[in-house]
Amino acid sequence: MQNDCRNCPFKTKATSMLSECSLEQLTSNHLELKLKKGDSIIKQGTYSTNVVFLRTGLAKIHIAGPYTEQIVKLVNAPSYLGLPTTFGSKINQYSVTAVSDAEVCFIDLDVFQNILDENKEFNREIIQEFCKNELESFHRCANRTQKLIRGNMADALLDFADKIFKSDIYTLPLSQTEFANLVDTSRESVSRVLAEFDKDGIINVKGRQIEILNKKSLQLISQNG
Amino acid sequence: MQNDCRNCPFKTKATSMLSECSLEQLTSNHLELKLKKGDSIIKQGTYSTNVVFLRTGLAKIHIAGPYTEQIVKLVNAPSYLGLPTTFGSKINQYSVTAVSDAEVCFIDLDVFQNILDENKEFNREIIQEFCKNELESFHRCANRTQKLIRGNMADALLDFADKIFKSDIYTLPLSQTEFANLVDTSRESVSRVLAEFDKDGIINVKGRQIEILNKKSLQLISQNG
DNA sequence: ATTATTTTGTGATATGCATCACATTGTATA
DNA sequence: TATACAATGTGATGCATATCACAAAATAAT
Repeated sequence: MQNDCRNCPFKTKATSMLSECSLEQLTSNHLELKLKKGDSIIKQGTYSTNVVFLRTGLAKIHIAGPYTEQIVKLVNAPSYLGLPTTFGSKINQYSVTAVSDAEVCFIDLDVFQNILDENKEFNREIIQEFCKNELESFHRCANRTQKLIRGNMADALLDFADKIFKSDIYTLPLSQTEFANLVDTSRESVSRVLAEFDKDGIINVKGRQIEILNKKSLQLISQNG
Repeated sequence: MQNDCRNCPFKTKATSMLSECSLEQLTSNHLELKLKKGDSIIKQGTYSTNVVFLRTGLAKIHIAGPYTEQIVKLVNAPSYLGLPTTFGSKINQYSVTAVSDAEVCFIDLDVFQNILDENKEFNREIIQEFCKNELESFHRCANRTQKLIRGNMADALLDFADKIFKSDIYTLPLSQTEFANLVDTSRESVSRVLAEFDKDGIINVKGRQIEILNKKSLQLISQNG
């Protein structure tokens, strides 16, 4: 399935800056796939020379920790996946899995590198992206360790609303076990805190449906641990 | 103090790939400074349009957490500092402080951007660096949260030996309070675990002097939490 | 040298949260 | 529709480690 990248409605800011020539190159050198929730996109430990463009959907980046698999972060479309692992080594250093149904494009690393070389603006945008990610990881580092569970959960709930779903009503794309893993807690604590927030009227929980009722409170909890 | 970058003995792999032209540009557009231990290099919250090249010495990246200042990571020369914060926003999003005496070069962002644009190899190396950092942050994320204090301390001690000082005997460049902050613990725990490792003959502690006596043990502790 | 200040050592106590154990509900599968 | 399996709710218990409270060194300042 070789759609024309020039007409792709899911271009990132970076991609929209590509030259006609590079877009053509991209068009003829990418493999487009439709994935279902739970499908693996990148698998830690396997060989790969592809960068992945997440056209639509939501994915989780996870990595084998000393004991258990740890979810590092969620990424939503449109976004490039696997740059760190593909540029760094040919063996994938982490896994990426679709958390919702998703569409992805596999792009050969050499093609991607070439496009990076030939498009200054694109290159700049990608570097910007790296910078943003590094900053984010710094903040996560400081927050995760200093805050108590309630604070981190509040954070995560706000992130879902503001960054992922852009709505205060959404369906959690993760089981409580996964959620716990993402915010560095136990499954039981997630259940308890969710119930607590619900009881306090801060959110409304119906199964995996979350509605944020009192954002101010949530932000306060996020700030004060 | 405008040394000629062409003859700089502290070039990174990336910098050694610059064109004559770019090296000249760098030479005439950088400010070189000698810093003492404790001196601030980048200050969170202040305005800045400079990238910093750490020529010699050791620096800590730290960031204001919800409660206390958190050390995110240590960086040793030669290395570029402040890319994420300078590219991302004009206001610094974190601080960098010299942990030992150090030499740094301040490079104007526009000059740096221009050099990135004009030197493919340099650009690639910088991107590689970003990738490495992101991977590292993923691993840190998984390790820090899953391991117990002994494991994280073992990790840190090994890192000092292998990555920073390249020797199994070294002087801790941080107070126990700072060390604690780096490995997400309390000062008291650092003191206790250090004493414990010493008692078990794994390391030898004399003030801030550390000698690793049994690396195998340390690695085992690092692995098994 | 003497005082002041920071850094470190070490016990006792408090606490947040993981873990365990099991009930309950929800959701696939036959 | 019944059955199996996964996901969730919830109390009781234990544990790692933070916090508190000082004492003792070590460093810096006078």
